[in-house]
Amino acid sequence: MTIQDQLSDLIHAALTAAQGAGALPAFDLPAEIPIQRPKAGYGDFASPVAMALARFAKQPPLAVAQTVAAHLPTGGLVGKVEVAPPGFINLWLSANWMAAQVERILQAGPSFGDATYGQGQRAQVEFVSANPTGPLTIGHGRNAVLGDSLARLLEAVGYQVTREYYYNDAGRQMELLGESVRARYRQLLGQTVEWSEDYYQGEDIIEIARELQAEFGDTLADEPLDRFRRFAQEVITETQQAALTRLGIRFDVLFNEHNLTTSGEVWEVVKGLKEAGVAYDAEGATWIRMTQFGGEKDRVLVRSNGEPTYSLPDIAYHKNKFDRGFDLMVNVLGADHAAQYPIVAAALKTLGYDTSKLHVVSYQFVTLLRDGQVVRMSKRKANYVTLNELIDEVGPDVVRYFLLMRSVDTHIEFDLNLAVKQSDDNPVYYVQYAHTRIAGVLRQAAERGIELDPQADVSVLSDPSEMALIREMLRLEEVVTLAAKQLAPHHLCFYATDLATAFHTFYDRCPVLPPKQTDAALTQARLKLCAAAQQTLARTLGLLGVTAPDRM
RNA sequence: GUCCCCGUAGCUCAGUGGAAGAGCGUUGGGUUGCGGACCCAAAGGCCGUAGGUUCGAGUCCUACCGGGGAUGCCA
Repeated sequence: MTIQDQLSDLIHAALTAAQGAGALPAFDLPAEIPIQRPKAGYGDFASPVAMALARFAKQPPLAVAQTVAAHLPTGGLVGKVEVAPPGFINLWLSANWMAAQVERILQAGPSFGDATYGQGQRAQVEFVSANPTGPLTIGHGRNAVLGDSLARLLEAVGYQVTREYYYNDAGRQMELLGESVRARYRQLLGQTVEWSEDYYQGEDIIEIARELQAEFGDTLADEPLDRFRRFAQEVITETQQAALTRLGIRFDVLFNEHNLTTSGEVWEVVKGLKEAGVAYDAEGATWIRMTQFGGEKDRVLVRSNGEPTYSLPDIAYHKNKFDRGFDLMVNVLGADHAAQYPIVAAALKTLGYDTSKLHVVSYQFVTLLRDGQVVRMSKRKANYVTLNELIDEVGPDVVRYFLLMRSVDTHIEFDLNLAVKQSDDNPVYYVQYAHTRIAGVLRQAAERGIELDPQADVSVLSDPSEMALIREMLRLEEVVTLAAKQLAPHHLCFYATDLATAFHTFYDRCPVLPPKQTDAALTQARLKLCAAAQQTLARTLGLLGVTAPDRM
């Protein structure tokens, strides 16, 4: 049970007691009493419930709050209660209770901060889902780290999570890729080729052609297109996976769109939609009646040449997800692809699925800034910075942190000059440095022959900075729950810096080891506090997929 | 035209209907080193504008203004 739940129950009990004593008239109490984080100086927690109940109590909010405070048992969790206008009930946690939490945190280990609301349920996260037509860009990078951190968060709240990558290695784009490579290959052989504007112009295509030439010489000149396509795809897929691996990202399922056609699932969708009257044939094509779902116009599902559009397999894919029985499905999509979602949702609803289980996390673009200049990224053009190159330049931790620290709704300007900087204004190092400092203290303790005493009494902790650090650590579960429920990992980044600040302040004020610290009991208690803080920092960074180094 | 996102401190951004926040920058302090990649403090706000809902709106609704994106029988 979270602290908020416990406080909620306490206030509920106080309200019931007040009614029983006749201090408040009888009226139905809300099942859950709201508990918030007040602004600084107004306690650890606060409840505005008196304001909402004033009309039923037929008393001013402040009077209701005072009555609740009078009936609230102190001791244990709550150390102090105060009432503030216009009717807030402010609660302070007791110092003894807080100090004791250090033991609880250490005993819980790495699972401290985890929640359980997803227990026994299965979640699926689909992310990246880039086709093998070129190297991953920074946009894909944002998608990748978002999906991965979301998966980690969902695991932290109890879900069993499947990480999934959906791709299409057939179709016109892949044909173009094959043609582009073949054209480059023939150019390398000195042949004159017709170059189409549609061809991929990236340096990587020439590189692939060079590899072909190095391995096969000129023997492939008259090979069928498919040979070039397959080779290119292999190389590109390898490059893509390499970037993801460097970011610590792996997938449980690689789902090939093609399977949906061969299995006939695609045509089942068409049949189902037609039976429901939502799809119809016209002008030689098959359409979905999006106008019926508030859409601007109807959309094509099957082209007049008999080929499905992108939408149809996408619907079939999501139907497939539902049929696999997931309780929660998260789809990480760039804002440029998000317009596709209404079609999928409309179709699935028609087919009788509960689309409330499906969540789209749509993120805004990433632009790269170097020396204050925007580095453009365009897929077909040669001029772009790949995800691999970005990782080369600033390292995986900075890439992950910078792409996760902003709300998905915010357009990111990735400032390379700032990202490379190993100093004050780089928040990644600020957080990692806190972890490193703790590791340093523990290392020093060992070198000075100080043994950690498991029986050490943490109740000697009382400095305001010690309490503040414990208070921050106790927020972890709340932050994890919020980030998981909102599918918003950026909360973890803000929390990480708050936690790091709390530690740095403690470190500045409270010497741990002799000779600065001469009280052996305090040294032991503070070592425990350090260990708990280290564990909490490591867990927070772990959920972001960022390393927690012992030395920097 | 329609739809989506954004508009909060000089800059970059948090903010779960309840008592305006952080980092950077600026100004001023702190160390005879448990690694200063740190700490503390100050200054700095008609929360884009105008209405509405509510006991209470930065948060919800409507209209408008400004910026970005999406609007293919491409993926």
